[in-house]
Amino acid sequence: MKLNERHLMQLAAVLDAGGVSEGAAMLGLTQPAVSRSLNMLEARVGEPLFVKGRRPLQATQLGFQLAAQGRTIITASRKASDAVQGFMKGTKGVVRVGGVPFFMDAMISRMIGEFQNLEPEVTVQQSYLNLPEMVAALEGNQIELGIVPIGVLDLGPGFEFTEILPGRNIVACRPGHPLLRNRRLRAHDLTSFPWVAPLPGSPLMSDLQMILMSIGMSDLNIRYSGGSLMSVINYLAETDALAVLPFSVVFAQRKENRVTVLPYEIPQPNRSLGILRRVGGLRAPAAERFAAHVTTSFENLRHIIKRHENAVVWGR
Amino acid sequence: MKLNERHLMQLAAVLDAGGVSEGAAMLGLTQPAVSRSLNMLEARVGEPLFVKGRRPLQATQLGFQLAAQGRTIITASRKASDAVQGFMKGTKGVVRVGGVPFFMDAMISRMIGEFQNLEPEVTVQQSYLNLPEMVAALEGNQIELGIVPIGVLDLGPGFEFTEILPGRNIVACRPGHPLLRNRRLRAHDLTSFPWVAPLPGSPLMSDLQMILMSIGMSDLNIRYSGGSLMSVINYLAETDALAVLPFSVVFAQRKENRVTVLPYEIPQPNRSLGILRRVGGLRAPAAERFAAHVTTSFENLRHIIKRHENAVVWGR
DNA sequence: CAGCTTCATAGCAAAATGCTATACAAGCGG
DNA sequence: CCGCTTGTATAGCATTTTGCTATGAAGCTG
Repeated sequence: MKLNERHLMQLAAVLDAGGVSEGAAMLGLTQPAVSRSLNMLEARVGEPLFVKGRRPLQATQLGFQLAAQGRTIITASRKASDAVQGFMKGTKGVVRVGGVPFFMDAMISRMIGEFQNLEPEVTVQQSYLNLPEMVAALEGNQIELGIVPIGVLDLGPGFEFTEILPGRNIVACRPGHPLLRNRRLRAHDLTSFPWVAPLPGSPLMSDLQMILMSIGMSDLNIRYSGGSLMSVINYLAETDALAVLPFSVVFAQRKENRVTVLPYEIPQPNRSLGILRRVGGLRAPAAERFAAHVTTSFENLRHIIKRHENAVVWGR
Repeated sequence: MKLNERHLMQLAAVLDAGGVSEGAAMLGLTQPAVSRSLNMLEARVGEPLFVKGRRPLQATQLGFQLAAQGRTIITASRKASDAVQGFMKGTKGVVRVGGVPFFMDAMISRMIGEFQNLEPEVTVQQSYLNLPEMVAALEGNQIELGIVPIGVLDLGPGFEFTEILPGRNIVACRPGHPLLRNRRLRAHDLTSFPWVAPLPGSPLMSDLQMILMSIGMSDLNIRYSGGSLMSVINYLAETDALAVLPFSVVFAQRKENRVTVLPYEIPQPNRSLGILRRVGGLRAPAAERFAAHVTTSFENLRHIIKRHENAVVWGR
């Protein structure tokens, strides 16, 4: 007994509107069209849906039950339309963002919160990815956006990279670290403390190698590795260990005053943090909106950093 | 942006089945039909619903969202079909029963419970009505069944009355009542105790008038009136008051041992308790089932009463 | 009971839906 | 890397459904 969904909707409209004519008007149809639909539905069901010969149009119990289903169909249909409209305006839907762990934890997660204060109906699905997986995820349409530091020539065809922050690493330590008392640091000062190694596969890992070479030491004393940003900061705060971190990540934590910048010049990577996405990919207005939000947020952040550096002697 | 509900359902089926051909099969359609539907939906939406050129058919985020709505439409449609089937078999739906208060409280409410142990998907809406309102309610299709005591010629055309129990009233009192010690009761014994009057408008009220006349007294000492069955029984149990009650109602309470029958012959009304319904009315299989259940329950009750009367000296 | 409102029916045009046959494209194995 | 398999899109056609306007029929109301 397969019923016509359109008929169920019309039945619901008629019962809700209190009459065939009104129900038809509610649906933007004419009264005869709806009248016939009701007849066809009744014929298919084989039971009366209305009490005959009653002017204030009275439905039977079965009529009410079918109308209830019709109502849910109507609302489902409306929700579908809303989803489309919301998608096109970028005010509804799902945005899947992949990103390198430290930046996601330090900055992007906050920005997701800010963004959703503006667009509460956009869902964000975050995942932790480094560059190779991110490219694969973008190509496989698993994510719309990637937050990743990337070298100038690393991006292949079909990808678009929007720079949001120049790459700049620093050596981080706890605020009361002994080395902060030194007037002028030398390379061997750094090697005399334990180091935190970033997550394997992360860009910071290769940066650490580079620093190693610039210091001229073949290996550092690495006693902790693999932690997320919160783990690393907690660890740094408790020990005299050092870590290579993006400056912006440390900056974002300045209010907590648990880590600071050790004034020692290290070689900078030729990379920029940015948003990676496919150019030929599907339109995803909500993702574009989110990307725009992230971009302007970082724009503001750059100004704040500049003001901060002009105002206080920080990390130098 | 009005979307075609049928298309949404087909989208859902395709995503659930994992392919156009499988989805089409699931809906009992051919692959080209569904393929075209998807194209039409996509054209209407104006956004891709599938990632092009992927063999394990991958939907876009928007595609998933629309499919979700399609799924709810499918389930609503299925529920509607189930409602029809259940209605025809009498295993689903709503049965609205009106009845005189004391019988509903004493007997029918229990039977509703028994019935729903067999048919858990049938909802019963009970209402308290006396004969005039009941006829109106049946005519206005507010109820399917009426439980009412009725005289032989009271029913008009278009109504069907199924007798379930002959009317038989008794005088009820508490088990320890002083009158129960009397070997042979006389009319003036009865008038020396206070009486409970039934709900105004109920058949029992006219029965009480009849008894009044037979006793030859113009008025009884009525000190309590208007209570439901539970109120009346509670009142009788606490006092030496007397009340006119249907025998079956008192019998149904025999286990509680709070009221009993005073062995005094009173004039019997020319009425029977039965089920009243319209003959020309709509088919309502669930109501028919319920009526059948009530009928057989009373059938059993009659036998129980007979056995009881043969076994014990009860109220005489 | 006359008039008003509302629903049902008739007839027709247009759109949608379904089918079969066939072309096309993405994976996959040799 | 080429052909094969599998699954999807397109074409063409018949049928059904849907919508409309015009008009008849039936309840309610004063």
